[in-house]
Amino acid sequence: MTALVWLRDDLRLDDQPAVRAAAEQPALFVFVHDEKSGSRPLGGASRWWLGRSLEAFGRELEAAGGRLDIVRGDAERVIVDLASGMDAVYWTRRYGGPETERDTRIKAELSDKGVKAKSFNGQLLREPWEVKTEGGTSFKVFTPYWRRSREIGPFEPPHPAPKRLEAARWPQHGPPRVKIADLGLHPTKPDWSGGLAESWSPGEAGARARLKAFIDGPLEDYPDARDRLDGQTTSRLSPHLRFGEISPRRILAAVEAAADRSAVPGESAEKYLSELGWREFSYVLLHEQPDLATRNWSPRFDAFPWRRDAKALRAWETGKTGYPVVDAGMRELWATGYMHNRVRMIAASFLIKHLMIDWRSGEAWFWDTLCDADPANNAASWQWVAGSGADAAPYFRVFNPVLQGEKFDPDGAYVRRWVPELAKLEARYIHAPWKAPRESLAGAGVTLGRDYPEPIVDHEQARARALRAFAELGREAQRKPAARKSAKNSG
DNA sequence: TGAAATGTTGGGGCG
DNA sequence: ACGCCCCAACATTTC
Repeated sequence: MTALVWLRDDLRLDDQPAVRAAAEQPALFVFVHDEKSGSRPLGGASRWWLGRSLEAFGRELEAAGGRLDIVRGDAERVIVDLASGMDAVYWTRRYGGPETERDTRIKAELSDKGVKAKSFNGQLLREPWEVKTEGGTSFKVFTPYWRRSREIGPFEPPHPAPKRLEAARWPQHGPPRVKIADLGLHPTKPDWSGGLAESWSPGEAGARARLKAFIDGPLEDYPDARDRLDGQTTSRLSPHLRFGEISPRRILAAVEAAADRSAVPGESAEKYLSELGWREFSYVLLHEQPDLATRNWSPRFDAFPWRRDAKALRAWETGKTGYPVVDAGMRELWATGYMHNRVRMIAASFLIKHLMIDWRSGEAWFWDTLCDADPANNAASWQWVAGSGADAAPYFRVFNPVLQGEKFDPDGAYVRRWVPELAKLEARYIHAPWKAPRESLAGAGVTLGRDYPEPIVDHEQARARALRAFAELGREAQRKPAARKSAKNSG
């Protein structure tokens, strides 16, 4: 009896149903690096993380008696060929468009060959299709979705890692195996990963440590502290979740346990768990619309007059917009592969509303630079900010980067850290250096336009322009309701 | 998981 | 002592 565990975004042993199914029997644990599968190619930061995560997972597997085998090539062929003569293939489900189609196809091929193929939910608290409205449709609004998901019964509890695994011999007919280093996941010329390595410990052990540190520390004051831009007030579990190094069930169980023993207030636990809820909701949207990262959820946005402005896009990407809190966020992203959630909203709003650049440009940049770039979360969140999404932010919600900075980074610590050229500026001017008197700038050693950019757009004018354009979109939609409806139904 | 404009209220300075 | 005005603080509405 031999089993094949096909690993993808589930690089852990704890609460890992596919691994668990293969325990107590000889099994192969295989990761297939397939760059031509039709799936969206991983971004640079994600590739770095994946390499590190595979290394960590290989060690964990070996310590448990297993062995991680890595193959490069067409995953469909590799898995189907490898499965010949095996009893079963196990994997954790994925939810994107190409991913779902491929997994379905492979399952059919395997069953034609008489190999049992079984997939599991290891990535979500509930499958996207499990949570439905009274009318049997999927939820389009977060709050009722999350309420229902919690009401329909307790979530599946996490299962501990199997005590002992057994590595099967690599079959004679098997494809050649490669080393992780040969996958080319680590950046070279230049190697820009230093800041990422300083910030993160990819792998299951790192994820568990992060969870514990969060529950023992910031969780208690999470509802208030989570919006603070400086310091470690959020869980930072997102990249670990993205690569399946920890399961949402494990996180939920640990957070609820902390609340049950009164280590943290129930409100704090609820607030944090609702963030897991947003992740779940994003997967519902991805399930409803597999091309969520490229197509507007609301078709009326297809007519939106996005500006093409390569120079402005570049200024945004490189953190040179002249708005300190935006630039700090973009530089944090570049340096560490991460950005504080609130700054993501501010920076995304700035690209979409102030610069009026298509949200897809921003989504693509985040996809390339975020370690936690997630097919559901990233797309759904960008559409949320743009207003093109389900349960989206209203079009007139335009973040004022100065006010947001003053509110959530009152002493400017976050800006000082990531925009060091402004480090010496007094707190009262640090979020709007163009308003600082000449002497203050001179005292801080800053000449605007030389050491730090002038704002690339004027806030008042940009806001007014965005409101006009977005309001016009609403009027267009009212003028032609029939066209909108038919477009939706045919999509 | 806004911001800005507009409206309301109430305390205190002042004639 | 009274009424008037100013304006901060808060509330509402509008984008």
